[in-house]
Amino acid sequence: MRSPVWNAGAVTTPPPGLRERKKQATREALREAALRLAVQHGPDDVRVEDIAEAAGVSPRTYNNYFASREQAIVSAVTADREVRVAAAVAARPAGVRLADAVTEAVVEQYTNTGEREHEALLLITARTALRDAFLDATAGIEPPLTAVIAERIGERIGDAAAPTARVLAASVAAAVRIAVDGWLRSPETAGGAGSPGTGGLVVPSGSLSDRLRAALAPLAPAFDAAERGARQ
Amino acid sequence: MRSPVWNAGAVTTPPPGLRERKKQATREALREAALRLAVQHGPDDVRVEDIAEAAGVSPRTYNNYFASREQAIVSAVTADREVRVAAAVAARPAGVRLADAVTEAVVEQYTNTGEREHEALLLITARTALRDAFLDATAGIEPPLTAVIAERIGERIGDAAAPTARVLAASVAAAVRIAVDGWLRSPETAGGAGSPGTGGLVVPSGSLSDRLRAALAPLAPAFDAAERGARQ
DNA sequence: CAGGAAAAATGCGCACACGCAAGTTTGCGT
DNA sequence: ACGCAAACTTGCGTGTGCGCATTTTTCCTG
Repeated sequence: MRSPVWNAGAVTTPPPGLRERKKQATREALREAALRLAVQHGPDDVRVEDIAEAAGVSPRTYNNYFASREQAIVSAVTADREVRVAAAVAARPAGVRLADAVTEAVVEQYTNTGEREHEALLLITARTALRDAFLDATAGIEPPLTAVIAERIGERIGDAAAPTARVLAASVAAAVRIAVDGWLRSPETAGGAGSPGTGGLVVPSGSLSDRLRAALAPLAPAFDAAERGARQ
Repeated sequence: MRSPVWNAGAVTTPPPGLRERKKQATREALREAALRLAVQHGPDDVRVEDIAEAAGVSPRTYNNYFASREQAIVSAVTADREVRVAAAVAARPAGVRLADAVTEAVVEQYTNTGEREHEALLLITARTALRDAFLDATAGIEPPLTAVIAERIGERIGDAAAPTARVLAASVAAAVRIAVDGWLRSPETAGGAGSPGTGGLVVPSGSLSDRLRAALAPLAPAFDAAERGARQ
């Protein structure tokens, strides 16, 4: 029912397909239900049975979409951040440094968070299991990033003998993970006040961009070299 | 209150305390039991109850050491590969390029495998769950690698504002993961013969070093820059 | 439009991971 | 040597992840 943004950067989907649409609707219903119930009753007081019931599917079907309960909750926040980062990189003009394009795209996508994200992040920070799942989700940006980087440096993606794009993408994912990890552990992020309705910006996101830039900076020379090698 | 720092990068425990020794013995007993039973009866036909019984502990205690069944089996192979890589890096003379030191250390530790490792790898390649657990285990080299890299480039490890060492270590781990992943998927590695007792060298390890070097090569410029920055 | 193949949803069952609250062992201080 | 405190082990109970077989839904083709 919403925007077809899940198409960005890929070569798939000539027709949308009715079946896939319903599948995606179910997935989003599970996502939203998981997050809503987690915020409402607390992360530990929500069972998969509740989430499945709220989404109108059987508990068994729920596990066909998400491998863990934490994954579903976190998925509501990370959602299509993965493809957005890759799309943001592809949107940059071809003239700029690849390292800069990637850095700016990552910072842009990780700092432009909606109001609902902050509420969810407050929840995620509390429980360790959710925090780990959230950090693991950063690895999801690797495949689309690999594709866009490979195109930039002129590398065939399937070639196992030329893993430069994959390595760079994985390194970016690792750097982002480190930055976010440090940010979540920082004292500024440790806020109490779980009461909903207060609104307001509880989580300061100011230092996140700094952490992201600091974590991505060491990789810049590797990007420069890869880009230089592509030009030759 | 004893020494909080767990001998990062140094050798192992001359007088470590009697308790820790027993703990490590239990861990190794679980490791060996898990691997032995997995090879003997097949990976799917071994329950945690069997492993715990073979190691002489309760099933609940088993879960105090390993979070999953696959982790225990894989742990028998990965064991202390983590500290060995870091130690191998530290063993290189200070004159050589850091990138070369890391690359050679990784290749050295991942290709020098005993006879028992091959038998285990044959088992791991078969089942997807074990393969994933094995790949996830490569992330374990990150902490010790971070320590040794931080020392080389003169960075304080706890400083969140200077995450260069952590990022580089994580990138190396990611590169290794990619290399091993590609190696395990390669047709040479895909050996049939599920029947135990046949033995013999089915898995050729020749191309693994090539894959490792190819995956680590793109990161070399990042290491050079970090090392150059440390000199100034 | 009918029929069949492919894919997804569902029900069932089993083993597993882990929190909790005991009981047991180890180490340390006086 | 004695006893206390911390660390480790263990039993129990619950929710969960997932393989397998069956039923229902979607899609394609003659």
